Amino acid sequence: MAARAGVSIASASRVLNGIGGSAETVRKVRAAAAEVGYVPNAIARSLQSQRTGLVALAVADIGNPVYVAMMRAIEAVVASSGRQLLVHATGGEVASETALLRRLANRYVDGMIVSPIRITDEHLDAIVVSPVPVVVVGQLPDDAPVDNVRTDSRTGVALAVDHLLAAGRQRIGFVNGPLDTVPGAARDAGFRAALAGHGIPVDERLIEVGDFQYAAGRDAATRLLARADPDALLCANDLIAVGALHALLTEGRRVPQDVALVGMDDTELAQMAFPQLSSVSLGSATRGRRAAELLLERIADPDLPPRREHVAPSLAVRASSIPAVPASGVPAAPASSVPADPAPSVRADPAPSVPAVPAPAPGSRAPRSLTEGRRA
Amino acid sequence: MAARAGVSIASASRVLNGIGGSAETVRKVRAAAAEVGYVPNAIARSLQSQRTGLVALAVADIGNPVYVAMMRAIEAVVASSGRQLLVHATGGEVASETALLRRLANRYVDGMIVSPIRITDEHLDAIVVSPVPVVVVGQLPDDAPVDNVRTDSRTGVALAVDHLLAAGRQRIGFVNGPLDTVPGAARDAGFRAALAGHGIPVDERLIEVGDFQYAAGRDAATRLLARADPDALLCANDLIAVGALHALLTEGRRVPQDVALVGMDDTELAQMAFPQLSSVSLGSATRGRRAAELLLERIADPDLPPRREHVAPSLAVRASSIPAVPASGVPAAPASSVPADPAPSVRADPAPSVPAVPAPAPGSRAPRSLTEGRRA
DNA sequence: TTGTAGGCGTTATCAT
DNA sequence: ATGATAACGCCTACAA
Repeated sequence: MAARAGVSIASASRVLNGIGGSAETVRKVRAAAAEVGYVPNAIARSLQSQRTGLVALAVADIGNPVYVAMMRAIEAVVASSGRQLLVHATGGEVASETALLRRLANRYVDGMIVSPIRITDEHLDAIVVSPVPVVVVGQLPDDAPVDNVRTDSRTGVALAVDHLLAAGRQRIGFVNGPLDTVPGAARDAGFRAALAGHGIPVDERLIEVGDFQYAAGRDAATRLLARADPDALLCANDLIAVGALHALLTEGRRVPQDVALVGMDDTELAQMAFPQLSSVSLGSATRGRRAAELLLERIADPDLPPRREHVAPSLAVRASSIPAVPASGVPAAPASSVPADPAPSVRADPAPSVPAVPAPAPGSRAPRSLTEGRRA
Repeated sequence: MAARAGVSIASASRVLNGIGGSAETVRKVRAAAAEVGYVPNAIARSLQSQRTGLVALAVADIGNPVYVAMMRAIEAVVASSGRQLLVHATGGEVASETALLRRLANRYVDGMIVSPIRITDEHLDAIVVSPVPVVVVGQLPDDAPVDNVRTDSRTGVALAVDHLLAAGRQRIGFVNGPLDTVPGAARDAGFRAALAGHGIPVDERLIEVGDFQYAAGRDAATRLLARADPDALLCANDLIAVGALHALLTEGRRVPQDVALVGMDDTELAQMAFPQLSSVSLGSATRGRRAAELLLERIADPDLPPRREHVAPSLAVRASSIPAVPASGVPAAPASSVPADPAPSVRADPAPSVPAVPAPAPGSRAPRSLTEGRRA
């Protein structure tokens, strides 16, 4: 196509990249390009520039709305830098995650954000060794020299426990995820610590463990209800909470009158449920956004020192844990109508400002992905 | 590193790809590779092979569980061929989608699956012109020479209407998505046709339109309830249906006793709701799987004629539309306990068999993404 | 301003 | 079986 324009290949390249060129050359190149339908080859460009314009995200379960929220936030940042997001779901398996991390050496992406629910030395080794930047969302050993955005789910659990106790609940059940996961362990510790802080002994019959899925939550809650008699249920995430809600309603318990219910992650699911679920926000969108920003900064400058950021949890109180009005009639209406969403957790994420990809693709505006204009 | 091994660069390449080589050479190369920590560069390989090993998927809303299901199915197939999936969310915007399709000329992926809710001539032009294979999930003009997997949501709507009428419902409300979308238009037409088929006149007050989201469904249902008096509600997807459920319960209507509820897409959400929602399965997982298979076949052989596949809808009947037992007491228990999930829509998707990527990456097993071992 | 030439890291072809 | 060499498509000194 350079030939077609009657100019050198170099001139053509320059024109296409908007670098110099006489008016005449520019015209000829443009014409020839249009004529031939020339489009630059992304691969060749990557080989030359040593960048792919891709950023990867590895999460355990793409169906969990908490990761959807995180993904959206990440994608917004990534897209605003002219890059694209590649999503992996690992099923929470260590082998799958470490394989992914090692594959980074192939340089098929410019960076990776990973949110493991189990963290092993293999993870850390792979990350430290990796030639491409990695940011971890989640708890990490204190001395790990790795960019990291975390929250404190122990405190989050405490918020929920305090709230339930303040509302007069006495027997708080706890439906957790696997204890051999980082969040599972943290939430277990948080739950016990929170009770201890109020001088309340832990009743093991009020604690149940499954995985972080809906079905497990439903089943675990069913077991718990069968053997204990909680007046509140705290669940380690919203999927579990929705499962627990199903179990409660199936058993004929009223929520929140008989049993108050609180989830964690404060996802869309919490607001979709009926009654709407109180939920501990762990700032997943914020963590995602910050992680993406950290990653882009590191891509721009690999020599930055390792950074560690914290996002504070907060509690969104909704109908599922608000004491019912003592209305005696009308047994049909399941829940008191409270002004939903007191919104301690509603934040407007400001438009992020991050280092853009050095050579933004010329020509038409890059299509966003994952989030842009989400509402049809 | 070839130098380090004391062999030519070509020999090294051969050994690394497992092609021939004397025992001695192999040993030397392996040793040197380990020593230097050599990892093949994915970009350079792509430049040479003219393949990236990436397949893209473009959907409107990554938070809609129907796309999550589709994505999982696609990802399983894609991963089994040694490729990776790149997910884009377009927000259902035509501009965003066509931009994506045009970008295919950059060859940053080996193929794309797109599931547009609005299809324009621009889409078709871009697809036909595209140098990389594209498969469309969704309705398409009959003469479009494009690989295509579709379902018949008109028939799907009819299944639901027949079911509700058979259950003795008289006034079926319909909460639809935008009429200027392909699925919105099809479902509207299907609803009217189904009623007509039973000789029932259409009452426009029983039809409400929003978008395909939860909030819109809730609001639209609220409006509909305020002005009409349905004994059943059919919703254009499960997100809308869950929104409608929220509206119904908020208004104090019992489901299904006062109002039966049926969604569409038969997503996880339908089973998470309480009561569980009947839902029209449009075979999203199957469509996804077939689309991925078609795409891989076409990547393997670009000269295939355009293919068109159909996936039949079916109805999953659950508690939300099953006539309540005439129990007169106990007004608290919201729903009859029916053996949930008669599962006309439960299918075991057999492990797909598809053309694998010609040169599978040597070395460690490729990590799957998006779906593998989803349950932690 | 323009053209020539080298290289990004691989694989493939062709002699040897 | 091995080694030199030419692509793959692009960018970028460097020279003209």
